[in-house]
Amino acid sequence: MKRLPDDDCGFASALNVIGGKWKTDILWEINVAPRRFGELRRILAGVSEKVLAQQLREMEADDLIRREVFPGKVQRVEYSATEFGRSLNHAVGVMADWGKGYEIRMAQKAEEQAEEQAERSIALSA
Amino acid sequence: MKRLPDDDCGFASALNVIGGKWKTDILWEINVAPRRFGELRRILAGVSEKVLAQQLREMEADDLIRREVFPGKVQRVEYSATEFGRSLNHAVGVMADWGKGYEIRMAQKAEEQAEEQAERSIALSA
DNA sequence: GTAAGCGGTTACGTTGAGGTAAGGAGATCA
DNA sequence: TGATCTCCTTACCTCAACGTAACCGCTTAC
Repeated sequence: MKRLPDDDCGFASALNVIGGKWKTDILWEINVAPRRFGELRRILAGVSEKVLAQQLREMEADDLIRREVFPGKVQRVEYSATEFGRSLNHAVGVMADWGKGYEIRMAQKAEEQAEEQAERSIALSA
Repeated sequence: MKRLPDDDCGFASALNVIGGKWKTDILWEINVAPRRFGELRRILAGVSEKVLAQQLREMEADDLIRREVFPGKVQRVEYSATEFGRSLNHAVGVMADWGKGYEIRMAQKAEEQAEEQAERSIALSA
């Protein structure tokens, strides 16, 4: 996601924070429960270690998530959502609901076009 | 904005629709009042004709805006927001509000860090 | 006749987010 | 001693969004 120049409306800022390809998924997963690095790798199938580490660090810098290193026999790092992160998750939810509506609308549109296509084929063959 | 694969949550779909660099601005302007192509060019200082035309066409295909050609002596094309477009504008507004909060928070954080820096300088020079 | 405004389109170059693959430090296991 | 697990880092590459600049048909104004 390109870091847009901050415009007057705040939306660009929000996109700068959450626009990364995996960030909404990361935030969602961490919001469900604190997650470890390797756990996230497994859950978010397809993300590379490089990008995961990178986006986690950016989200930490933006106060969306908290990184905690637990002392123990093996290295253990846990990421959890901050209150601020949860507040963003809510705003993302509103957009996601709209996205759902869009998907349904576009599916209907595609269906209608398929029907029209079918009708044209019948008219043509008659 | 890269067209992301549609995930389960709908957010990616929403981003695919509104993620273009100028689309929120376009939607906002058109929501205020119907606008002509040249008008948008002037209002959105910095957008190129190519990208403006491209994003307008994508937004039209997504039913966010309506393109109307008015017959007359000079060519006249008007873009206006659809009801669906207005509904997206609302969801964008929620994200924008969050973005505003983020900006304020980060400004405060930067201020605090500047203060700490100043204190360190004083301690060092003493 | 030519300049200028409208609403574009086209070819080409740039840039940066994300992907790939490899390495690496510290600890445990066999 | 080497293999394996964890949590990363680094160098390099790819690809699509965006920018630049030129051109287009149409019309009116000078």
